[in-house]
Amino acid sequence: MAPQPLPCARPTRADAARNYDRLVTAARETFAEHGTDTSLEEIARRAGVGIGTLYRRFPSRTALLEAVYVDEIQSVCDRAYDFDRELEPFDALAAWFRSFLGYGLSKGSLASELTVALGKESPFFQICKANVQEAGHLLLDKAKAAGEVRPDVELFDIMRLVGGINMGRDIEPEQAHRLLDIVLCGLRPAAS
Amino acid sequence: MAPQPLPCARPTRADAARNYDRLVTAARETFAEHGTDTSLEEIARRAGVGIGTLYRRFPSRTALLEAVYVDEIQSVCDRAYDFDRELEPFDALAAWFRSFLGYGLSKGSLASELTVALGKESPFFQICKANVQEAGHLLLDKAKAAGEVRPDVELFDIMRLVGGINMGRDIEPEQAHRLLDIVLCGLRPAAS
DNA sequence: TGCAAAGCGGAGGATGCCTCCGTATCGTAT
DNA sequence: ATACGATACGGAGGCATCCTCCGCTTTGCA
Repeated sequence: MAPQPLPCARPTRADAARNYDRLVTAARETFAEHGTDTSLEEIARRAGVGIGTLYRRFPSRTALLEAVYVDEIQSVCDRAYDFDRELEPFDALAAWFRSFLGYGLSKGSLASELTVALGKESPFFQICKANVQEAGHLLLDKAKAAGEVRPDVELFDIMRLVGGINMGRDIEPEQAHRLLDIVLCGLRPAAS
Repeated sequence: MAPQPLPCARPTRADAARNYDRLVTAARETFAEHGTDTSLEEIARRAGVGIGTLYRRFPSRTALLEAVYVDEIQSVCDRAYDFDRELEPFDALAAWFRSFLGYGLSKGSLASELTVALGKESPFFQICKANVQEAGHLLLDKAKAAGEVRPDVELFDIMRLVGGINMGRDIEPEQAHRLLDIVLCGLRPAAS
């Protein structure tokens, strides 16, 4: 089942489109290097456009984050379908969350911001949420059906826990994986 | 074993002490109402002192947070000893984390900031960390000794997970407790 | 080629961070 | 009670960032 395409406000006029791309690229690089609280003026400077251009295209910092996230989110979703094909139910679920966590570890605070954003109201994030939800549910439901996950666990419960793992910045990857392990163990049905 | 007293820079001169108290009170209220990223000028205004006074006493936002946290942290630690007396090992541990979580839910983002701060280097937070660690280890070690918690789990693993639960702001208490449940289940030894 | 629509970019107002220093207050020694 | 040194007060102002607004430029269609 193909997820909906994410909406993308990329403008049609040549100069506008060029600047849009430059801004998104600059933002992606700058966010990765210096965290998501970098000055927007810095990003505009790096993209070689005026601050006005940035603000016209992206009315808020969040709007810019959205544009940066879109590819990443898609690739996270795609991996879910790969894992579903290649692994047993619980392992597929575990692998997906591991990759989600790994993505977060390598991208600084992007993933945790994403997790926060998944709770937001914006139309963009509604669609993201739907896509992630669809991919995640595929794995989670199979794992539940196989009796390997407690039936009362919600997908976004797990997403939130995993997102919270590297929320506080600069966690050791080793500790992060130990934390994920705890969460994964917590998903299993009561042993009794 | 009594934890170390937390250092407190409350000044001795009458006017200074009065302003110190006003500032801490105003900061506690404002942080609880509007989150910890409130303008410091707003806090000074609310306390009825000049911005200069605030900065002389608290050279950084963190220093102000420290002063606000000190009581809260102490009371979190104290509760651990109560639970230890009154409950069975695992229940005591669970109750402590539940109260920690509840404290976070009622205090907005204070608790999650605290969790982040526990990783910080400042002398203040080193002592906080030591106190929390002492209280937490008491409960965790007993639970491990009773065979009710996996031996490879670290205290700060759990602290971080619990802290991460309401990191993203505005979580429903019901969901928060479901998440804590998952974490608690994850602590139990493998069923095999 | 001409022209309207769309886009550009930076000046500038608003707000927040933090420093500095002239003035006011406190506590003590006489 | 008084006087004086130490301490504290508080806001003006320098700097950075956010975001808006509007006169000028570019684009793409007819």
